[in-house]
Amino acid sequence: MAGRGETRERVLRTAAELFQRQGYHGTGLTQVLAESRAPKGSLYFHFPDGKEQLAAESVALSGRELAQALRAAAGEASDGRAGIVALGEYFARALEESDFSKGCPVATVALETSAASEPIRTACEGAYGDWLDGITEALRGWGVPDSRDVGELVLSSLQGAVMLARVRRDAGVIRTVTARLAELVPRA
Amino acid sequence: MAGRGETRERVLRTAAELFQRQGYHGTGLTQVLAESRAPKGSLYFHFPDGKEQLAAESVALSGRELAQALRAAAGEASDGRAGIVALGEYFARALEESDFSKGCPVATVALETSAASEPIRTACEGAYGDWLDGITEALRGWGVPDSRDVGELVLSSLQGAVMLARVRRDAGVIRTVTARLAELVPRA
DNA sequence: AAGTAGGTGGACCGGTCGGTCTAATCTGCT
DNA sequence: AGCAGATTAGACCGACCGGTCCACCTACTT
Repeated sequence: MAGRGETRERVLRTAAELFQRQGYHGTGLTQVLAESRAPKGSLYFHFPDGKEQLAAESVALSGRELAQALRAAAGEASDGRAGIVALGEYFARALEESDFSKGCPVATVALETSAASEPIRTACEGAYGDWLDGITEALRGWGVPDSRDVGELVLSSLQGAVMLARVRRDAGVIRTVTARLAELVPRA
Repeated sequence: MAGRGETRERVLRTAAELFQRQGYHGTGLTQVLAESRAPKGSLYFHFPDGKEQLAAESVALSGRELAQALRAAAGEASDGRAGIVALGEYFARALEESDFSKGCPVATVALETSAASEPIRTACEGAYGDWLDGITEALRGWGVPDSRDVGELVLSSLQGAVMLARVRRDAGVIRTVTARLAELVPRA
């Protein structure tokens, strides 16, 4: 038998990646199970509420991990301008390296389900809240006034640009947008 | 028999609305047919390539109509600041009036399918292209330099903000974001 | 060694999916 | 009137959907 909770973790990570690439309704449980080499019984043992719970936890997991990556990217930057560009570069690279299939790990599921499933909607809202907190914090550190409002602008622009980039199969928008955004922030 | 092409039109409009609310995979043909009171035979007569064609045409239709609405909203504005705010207000109201179920008519389908269906992806890209052209044109009219790049920023921010608003069930972000965006534009 | 949770393997279920097909029906033309 | 093409009507198809169920195996307890 595999280690404690090992199967649960494997299923969850597989699900998170598939949801990110194909969305909620586009991802079948059969596919999740096949790719994580787990039987159906295990799924419903670890996630009694089925697909909905799996999606909510996937979104929460992706949200936590991305928030961490964002904080790291922002932390390394010498000033605000470099920081914002680094944020964009993170998404741009992820997109390019995955042949434009790995965009925002939350957006697709969020749009599909936020009107239909309250648990998933709440998980998505939480993820975005974490990111906004991280960005706001970084902006404040860089001396940006009204950092919360500017944070909303940065988060929105980034989300929109990542979506546009996926549709166009060209990450150029992300770089254009972050370059413009960077001008809102004082130099070091 | 109904007028020429009347059934086709009815099916297409119903599909466009359902795709906007529920996404591609979340919308069944059965539902489209039931709500547009059309039999399956008609669907495959008017749309021989099935669901994929229906989605591509729905996106194109929504794109055309929204581009028109955007141009109208921008045209009425006295200056750039008012224009950008009006753009945001258009989406904010649509969201609020539909209990946050009618967001961007393209985004959900775009994210779900752009990696899997080239015809749909192309249709989405076209819709976004039209909007960008409209916004860029308006910005140029308002005397904004580098209007194309700023247009990309405006489009991205708006898209991201509309998505966030749906998830939060609160259109506040849209207004916050457009207020910030408006500052990028010279006063009348 | 026997008992018992914790976890796995997978057959099975009703329902719905997108799609096909053929018969019936309408409309305009001659 | 009667033909021809356009359109509708919906039964039907195999595949797959998410979900349930239970027999089974394994590791730890006593």
